[in-house]
Amino acid sequence: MSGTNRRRITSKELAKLAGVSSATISRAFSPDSRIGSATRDRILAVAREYGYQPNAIARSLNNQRSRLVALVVNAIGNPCEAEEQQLLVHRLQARQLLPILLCCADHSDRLQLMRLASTYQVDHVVIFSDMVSMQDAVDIFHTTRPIIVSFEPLENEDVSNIRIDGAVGAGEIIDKIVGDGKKRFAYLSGTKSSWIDKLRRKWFADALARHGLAFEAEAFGDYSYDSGFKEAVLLLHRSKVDAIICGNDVMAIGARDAARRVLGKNTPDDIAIVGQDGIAMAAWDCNDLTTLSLDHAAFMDAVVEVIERHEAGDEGPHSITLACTPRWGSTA
Amino acid sequence: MSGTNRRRITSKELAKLAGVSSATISRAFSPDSRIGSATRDRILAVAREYGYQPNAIARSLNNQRSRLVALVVNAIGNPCEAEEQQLLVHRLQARQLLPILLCCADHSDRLQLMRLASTYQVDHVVIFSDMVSMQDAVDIFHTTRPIIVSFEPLENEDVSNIRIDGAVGAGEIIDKIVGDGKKRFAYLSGTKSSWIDKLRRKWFADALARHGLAFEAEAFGDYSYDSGFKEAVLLLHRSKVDAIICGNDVMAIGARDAARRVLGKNTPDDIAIVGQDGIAMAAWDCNDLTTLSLDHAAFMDAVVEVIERHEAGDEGPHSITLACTPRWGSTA
DNA sequence: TATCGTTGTGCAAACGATTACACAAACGAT
DNA sequence: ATCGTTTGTGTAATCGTTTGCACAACGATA
Repeated sequence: MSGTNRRRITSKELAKLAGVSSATISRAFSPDSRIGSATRDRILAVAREYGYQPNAIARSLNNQRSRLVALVVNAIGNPCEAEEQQLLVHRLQARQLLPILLCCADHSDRLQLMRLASTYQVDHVVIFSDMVSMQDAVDIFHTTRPIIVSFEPLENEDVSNIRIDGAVGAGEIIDKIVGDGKKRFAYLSGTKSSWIDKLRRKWFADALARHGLAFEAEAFGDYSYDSGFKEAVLLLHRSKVDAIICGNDVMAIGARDAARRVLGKNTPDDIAIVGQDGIAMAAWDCNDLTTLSLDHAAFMDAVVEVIERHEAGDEGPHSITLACTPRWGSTA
Repeated sequence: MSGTNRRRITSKELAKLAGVSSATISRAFSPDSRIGSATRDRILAVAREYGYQPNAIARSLNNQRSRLVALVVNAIGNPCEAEEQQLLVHRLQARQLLPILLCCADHSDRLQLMRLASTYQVDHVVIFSDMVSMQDAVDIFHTTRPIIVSFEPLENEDVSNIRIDGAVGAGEIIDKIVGDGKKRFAYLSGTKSSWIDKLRRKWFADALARHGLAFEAEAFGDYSYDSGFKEAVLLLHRSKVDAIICGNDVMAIGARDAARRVLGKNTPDDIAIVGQDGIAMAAWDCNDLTTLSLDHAAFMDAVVEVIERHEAGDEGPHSITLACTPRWGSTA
């Protein structure tokens, strides 16, 4: 309480103040350990008085459990990821687990970053980023069993993972757009190299194939509004597509703006535009995006469920798949 | 490399393998310590072979420095914060500092959360959230000297902080809007209780006063699009304002949508709408918001500069103030 | 050759908790 | 009065590093 002293008091010092041994101090802070309730109350009172809290670093060293979780993400600045991550952080906090954030975007050295985090003996690793390879993650966190979110399935590796399946939802969306008379489709990828992006594209490509259609044009962005805008302009200048499926919602908004502003084409009559993710912004009145949407809360519930199984000692690997469903807006 | 063994190798074991003592292992990983370069090379080679990395938890315990930074934020799901936070995370990572994320939004117990983080002996604390009181932060992190971002100035506390000053910029914006003939202003707050929100309101109120005007109506939201939309509807139904200053950009977009969709009023002719923050989304073609904007990169540079001074032993308190400048869009 | 830095290494004590083990006190049952 | 069990506490080892101190080996100097 007397908050001005610079150094934190240790259990040994508190022990002296309370007239007990440091072992007893420790026991006072462990819910189920043999200790007299009078002693415990006295210790907790003295601890409060001197602002004592057990040092989590020392405890982690002894326990071999840090209660830290590494969150490997592309970026938190992009709402398409941040909304999910926020939900996960809340769930972790509720379980007294603290997230360490690793942002892989830009030109940071992803491998070095993961190696650094791994030296902190994190109890769990959740990989959102599609910019790190699963093999790298497994190698670097070889004592931790990472949980991979929506990642390439490799048969020979036993890694827990949460996958998404939008085949059905993508089919419904394509049916609707084709039914509205659109015939010439383009796919605007979020990134050139990621497996998840290829998977998402395949859902739509398969659905098109059922109508005897295929993507007539392709472009690659970087999940950002600006890239969605720019690539859509180029795309619409070089080919006469009347529907664009985008890698995420933010790019879809960029593409919609580009079509409207630069080409003078409006959704859904002149051109259909579809996003993916179903972030809150997609439902804003100014966007009202048609998008292949994910139940983010259920998604993060699944992550937490796997974490809890790992904590219980059942390291799986566990695999959970969630379906994506269309959100119908006015852009397609 | 042989990534399948579950336990991490320790310096003592590596010492045996390399035929040296564990002290020498440690020295091999400390850039400037007395060690033969032949020995170091050999150790590093063996370390690579067995996948050894020094345990950061043990090191932190010994060093009394964890290289962890607590980031106390409201939410990362809201782009108005996430963009800044992303920039800070990159800057920290570049310095081998790892951020622990604490999200205060919703109903998490903020104090308990901060206490938990403080037990990890974080080297620095950066408080973005306006939902925690400065006094609480100082009490809980009494060994760490938190850095407060845009917070209430208390004379008797020595806390480093970064402030923003938008008095001039707000003046320019008000001048323009009044010049366009608007006379009846409302302020749509981001939150009822935060000091920073009151400060921002004051910049605009003072500017209005110079024109002999004052806010005719007030409303309070929660920094979200939905609250911006809902409060704007109520506001516009109960009073005839022709300009709304909003607590952040997301709320401004909500208010703009509400005016357009529910009331049929368009910006900037029927109503002027102004945001605050200057997030990327404000410049999107579909928004093109007039907003009192902050240079986020400079802002986070300032945070890092204070952190570096603290690391150098100069605990200040340091205080840096940055000016906000208007971004002119088509909404006002 | 004796002396003096310099360099490289090992020993052992921290850092601040947790916990197996030992033991004394208290208690109930015979 | 005796024994066995339970309860509460202290002692000391442990977790995996870092680092002050001691010391041996070495080359350079006089």
